[in-house]
Amino acid sequence: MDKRTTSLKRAEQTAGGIAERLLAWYERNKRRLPWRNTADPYAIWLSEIMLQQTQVEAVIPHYRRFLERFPTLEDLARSPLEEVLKAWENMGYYSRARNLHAASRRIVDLHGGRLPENPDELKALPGIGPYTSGAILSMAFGKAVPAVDGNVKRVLCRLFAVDSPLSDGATQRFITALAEKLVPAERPGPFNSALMELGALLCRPGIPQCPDCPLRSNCLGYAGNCQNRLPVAGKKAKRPDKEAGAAILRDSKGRFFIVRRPADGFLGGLWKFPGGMLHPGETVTDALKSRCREELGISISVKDHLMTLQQFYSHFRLTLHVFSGTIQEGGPLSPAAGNRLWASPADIRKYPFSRVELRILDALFI
DNA sequence: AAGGCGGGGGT
DNA sequence: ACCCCAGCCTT
Repeated sequence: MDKRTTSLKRAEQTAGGIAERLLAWYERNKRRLPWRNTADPYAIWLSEIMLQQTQVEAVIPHYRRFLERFPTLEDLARSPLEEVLKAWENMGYYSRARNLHAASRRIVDLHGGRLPENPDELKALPGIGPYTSGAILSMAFGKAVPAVDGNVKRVLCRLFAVDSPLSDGATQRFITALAEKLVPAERPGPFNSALMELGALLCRPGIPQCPDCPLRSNCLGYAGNCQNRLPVAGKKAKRPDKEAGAAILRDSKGRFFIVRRPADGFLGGLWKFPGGMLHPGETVTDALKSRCREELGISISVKDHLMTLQQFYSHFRLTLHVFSGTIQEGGPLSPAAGNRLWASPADIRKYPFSRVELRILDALFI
């Protein structure tokens, strides 16, 4: 019998005891989090989308504000995307907001305004993958299915001494199979939360706090003293440096010329100041004039250097040179007026921006 | 299977 | 500097 089959059998045999001790630990040690006080599937869904690749502490204030602004799924579905993006401002991964909004409309149109309770229909909704589907099914609907996130992967790699690379698809499938063996028929939602909570509080990356762990007696990683080296990570991608320019163009009334980014690209749907990436060998001034002409059909003159900002993204590092300037010719509002406008200082913060544009506004005291 | 997709915190 | 974070989607 191969190693993984043995582990699956072991998981099946120890599942009952693991669930019992883990749930007992959870009830004594769990954090009070706002989404743990609700049974509303919409609120649970929202929390799970916000929690994707985002730390709990960062989510809490956004979650509260979002539910205040969009208390029900119907409220969300009938609101314009622009307002949803504004509520998502500074949270990153804005496709989550676009998908959440699109999914809410699909749920109203196809599912009578209620989240479907079947896995295939859930995963067919934009933004809901294997993890989020499992989380909603177990936490909102009481189904005995696993919810395997980064915490659970780490915990199970240690608990069963899985030493194959986590980046490998076969490893992920194996871990999901282990989780399926462990999830109990009773209280599957709290069990999944407990497994994640254990990963967040004790079984953390680096050096886990094994002396306090309720599952220490079951842990093959602890038994083999290899828990600190698990899970085995995959390869890391390096982040290139990129350089860009942004032009602050104001009219005689002091209004700012702003442009909406394409809906499906980087920071899609958010507004920005005109400009763009520098081509190799290009000066900032040349780049600003060229990008404005290419993308907007306007001719600008570039004046003063205002600031240079660095912004870190997941896959590159940006240096952004910000200059003032003026529009020389070309009616900026004539074509494609829906994606460009003059915004007064009083109104400009009503539009959704990404972090780097908000930093510019802060620096200009707008 | 790999890379795009934000922003922030911890060490 | 590098790691990670209640992942998903596209290619």
